Amino acid sequence: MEPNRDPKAKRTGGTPLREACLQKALEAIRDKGVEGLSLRDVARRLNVSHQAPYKHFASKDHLLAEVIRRCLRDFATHLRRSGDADDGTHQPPLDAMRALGSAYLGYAAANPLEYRLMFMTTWPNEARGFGLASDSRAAFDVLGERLQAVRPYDSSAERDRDAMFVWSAIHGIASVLQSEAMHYLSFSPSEAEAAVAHARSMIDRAIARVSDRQEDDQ
Amino acid sequence: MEPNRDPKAKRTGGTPLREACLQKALEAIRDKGVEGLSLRDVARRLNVSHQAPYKHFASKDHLLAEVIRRCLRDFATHLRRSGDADDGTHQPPLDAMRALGSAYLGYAAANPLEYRLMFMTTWPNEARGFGLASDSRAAFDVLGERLQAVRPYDSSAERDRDAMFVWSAIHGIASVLQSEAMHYLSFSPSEAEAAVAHARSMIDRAIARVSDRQEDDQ
DNA sequence: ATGCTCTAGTTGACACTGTCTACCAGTTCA
DNA sequence: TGAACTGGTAGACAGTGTCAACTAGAGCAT
Repeated sequence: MEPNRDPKAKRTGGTPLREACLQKALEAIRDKGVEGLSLRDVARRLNVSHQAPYKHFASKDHLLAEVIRRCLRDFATHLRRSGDADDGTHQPPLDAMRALGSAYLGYAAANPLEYRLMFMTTWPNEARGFGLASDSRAAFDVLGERLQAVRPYDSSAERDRDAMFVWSAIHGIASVLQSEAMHYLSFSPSEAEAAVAHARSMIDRAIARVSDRQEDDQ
Repeated sequence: MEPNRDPKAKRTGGTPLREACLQKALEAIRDKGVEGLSLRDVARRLNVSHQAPYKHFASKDHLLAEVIRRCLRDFATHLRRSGDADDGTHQPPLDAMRALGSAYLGYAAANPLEYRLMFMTTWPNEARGFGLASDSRAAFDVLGERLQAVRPYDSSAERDRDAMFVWSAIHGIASVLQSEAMHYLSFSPSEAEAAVAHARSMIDRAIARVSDRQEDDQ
């Protein structure tokens, strides 16, 4: 039972068609939006019968959940990479913290589609208990590590509280930018840029206060 | 052309069936989610032919846009009401500001469905140029007024910058709560509550700094 | 070799969707 | 009276997710 899969396929991370489905699904979403995603369309793009994808995904939502998972992992490694300078050395903690914020907003700006999928889409029910939670946790943990470097926390709960504030504040900015709210609220591009810079400086000051707290402790 | 509509219907805000559609649509979304919304289902709930709603909405997306607009208006008045104390008198500016934050989070907590519709759903294309922008602006303006009371700004641009920070920070919190991220990140309920309180106190301090800035100026 | 079983495809059907067209009963009004 | 418009109906069409049945081929035990 369960004969060995093609090892060549395994090296690239899965069955060829399965991978192709995930890729074309992302393309399809890019073209017609999440709600416009259709399994049959994906199949059509691959010149394959409308039922072929079902051999690799139990349902449309399972496919979507997998797409989101990939995004989360990509996002997490993107965040983690931001800590290192180009030459591979590490930056001072506060700089690394700022870099993380930039990486977050930069990813959201460069990959709006993926960002929306991860954080502004109601995850399909299949996401629950399907491992998506741990993948999003991985991204959050990067933030926790950086904060820990800024100021060694006594308890992880205390650190997570700070992390959650930074996370939600940055997410708020990214989310407002994503939603075109700036446009709806008739901010000009330069005003929008100024508003983002302003908000970031507010967060920076909050983090600086956290860092000061550490020095006070010592 | 355009004969007078039934004045009785006008008093209640529109054609009966039109209003009923909007109400049942919200129910349907509550039952099966936004993506599960179906015009035919709405019609079925009203014991009416599957084409009847088309006499009042050009398309499913037009209906959805109208539902969202109602939510935005309801939300804006909810925010605005939060300024007044029970006896109708006005609170001091900083208290009114805090009350606004509570009202925002309170609405999101009490009406998660509506909140998601307004701020975590990709608005249908019909929303553009359909007036939705001005409705969301109305909600944002409440925040601007409160800030103005805390500290008279020289320029509206400067005030809007502060407003955008508070807005995005509060939205970040609400949005994180909505997305069940707390659960995914395995925060216990009490930890989550503490995290929210922590984040709000960070915002409060930022606003207090704004208020101090005013006193420095004088 | 001969089957057996499992995999990854196929085609066909079903119920359901949004939306187009055509039809019809009233009401308003010239 | 009759034309125009309003708010409703029924039917058809293409497109969807998904179930069921089928098939070509690979791997393996006998």
